[in-house]
Amino acid sequence: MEDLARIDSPRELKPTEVEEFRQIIYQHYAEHRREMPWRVSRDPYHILVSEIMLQQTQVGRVLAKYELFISTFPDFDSVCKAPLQEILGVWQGLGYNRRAIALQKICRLLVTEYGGVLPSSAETLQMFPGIGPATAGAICAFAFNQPTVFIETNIRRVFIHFFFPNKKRVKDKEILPLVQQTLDTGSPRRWYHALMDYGAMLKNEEHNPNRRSAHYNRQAPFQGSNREIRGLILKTLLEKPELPEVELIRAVDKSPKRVRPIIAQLTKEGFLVRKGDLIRIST
DNA sequence: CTCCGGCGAG
DNA sequence: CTCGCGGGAG
Repeated sequence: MEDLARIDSPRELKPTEVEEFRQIIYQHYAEHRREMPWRVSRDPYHILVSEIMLQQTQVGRVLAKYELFISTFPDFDSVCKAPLQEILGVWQGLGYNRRAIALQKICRLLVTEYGGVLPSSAETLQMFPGIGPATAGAICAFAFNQPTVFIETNIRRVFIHFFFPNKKRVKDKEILPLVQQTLDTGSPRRWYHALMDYGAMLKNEEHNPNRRSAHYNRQAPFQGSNREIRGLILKTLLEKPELPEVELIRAVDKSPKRVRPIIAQLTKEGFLVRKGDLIRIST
């Protein structure tokens, strides 16, 4: 019993360790902090859009799309009213297109069920589609300056680098208590920005510490994948909004056996609708 | 080839 | 738990 408790007991840092760690992170931040429009804003809508866009997507790529998206859809209400077609149009190039669907669903839920106000509790935020622990925590920290505890890829990299220098298969459950202990509760927003900037810097080092994460997983090649075909289908329909299935398949230029199930899947996910033999993007 | 300020389904 | 999901820069 006592042994079990000891095995699972989280690592405890000394106050001096915490101080030195914060010092390193904040010093790097003072010299190399990254500027981003969504970091300046405190509008919950801006933060929401940026956090959804930043899921598994590099900052540079988001920078290129964020301004266009915000100026095209300036608030929750404009996203609600916009046809999915238009949202996907702006989203083109960001990838993981179902995030665009999730974002619209979130905005519609906010307007219809929450009076158009983004909730400030991480628990509530996680009930929305496309918002998990990382995005909920980030929104709480960045939009509401709350001392929430969360992990994303940059944060994970920093903690593995500093506190698990030789360990492999490091679990997030081991990291979380350290995030908790080192958190600058006085200014969570600034702290997490600093932490993530440090992590982004570490990425450019020789060996990526995240490969020692227990959750690390190599992804399948994109070329020849279903994802590639999904992308082609959407791209085609964004140019020609309504197409018979046969022509859509021809435009994608892959075997019908391959493409048809993907069209069915995209329909199931809410990207596409059928009207007779015509296929188009949902409204 | 690598991975990106993750999430959801099975 | 594992796997699919975009697309492009490095």
